[in-house]
Amino acid sequence: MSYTMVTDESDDAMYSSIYNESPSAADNTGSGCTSRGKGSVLKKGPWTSTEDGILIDYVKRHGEGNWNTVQKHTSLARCGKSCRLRWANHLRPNLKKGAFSKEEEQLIVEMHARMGNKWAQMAEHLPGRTDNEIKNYWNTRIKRRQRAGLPLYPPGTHVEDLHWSQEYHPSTSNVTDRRRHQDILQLGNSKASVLFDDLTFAN
DNA sequence: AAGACCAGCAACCGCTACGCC
DNA sequence: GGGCGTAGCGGTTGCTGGTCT
Repeated sequence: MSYTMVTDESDDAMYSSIYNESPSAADNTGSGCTSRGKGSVLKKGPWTSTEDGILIDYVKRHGEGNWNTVQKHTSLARCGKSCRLRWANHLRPNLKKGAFSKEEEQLIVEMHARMGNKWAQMAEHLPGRTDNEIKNYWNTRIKRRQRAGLPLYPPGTHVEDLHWSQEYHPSTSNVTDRRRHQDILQLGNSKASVLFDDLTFAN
């Protein structure tokens, strides 16, 4: 199943009415998307092709970054965060679409065994793939393997390399990260006696 | 045929790091 | 050094379409 959450303009009005009335949209404080000054209400929810076009045009003119100025320079009623995410995950050039290849899946498993949930770092090793894609893939994989009663990592994966060396920089991770990753490892190893089958990379 | 359930994905939220003043 | 604004990351939520009953 692959669908793009891009709506046409007829849907636009509908989504605007739905999302703009949400409490968080009205609130817009703290670390969330904020609408400062103009009293404008920022839109949330799926992007339309028109909005995509505006954002692409903006990046062509001004380059990436300065996401909070998008709203000032264009008619886009989107916060900087939303623009950055849309660009990074869907609009930027050289993005790979479609399912992960077997090689990519294997690489993700190996990298996760070494790094834990460092999606952005993993994405650097998978050209054309986004951290969000990898994260979604992994979460789906976890669910699938849990259901099947399979270990998280296939036998032979060097989970024991998880001593936070080389690729994994302790300085950039915190205790919570490590603890969380160890929890996941325990989850995977708890079923280590279960025979590993073709689910590994086929799914 | 229709409703329930599930899988996959896009987008949002909260937090943190970093740079600037 | 502290406050503020911005960018980036990871976790979570919610929507959509497919499958099952």
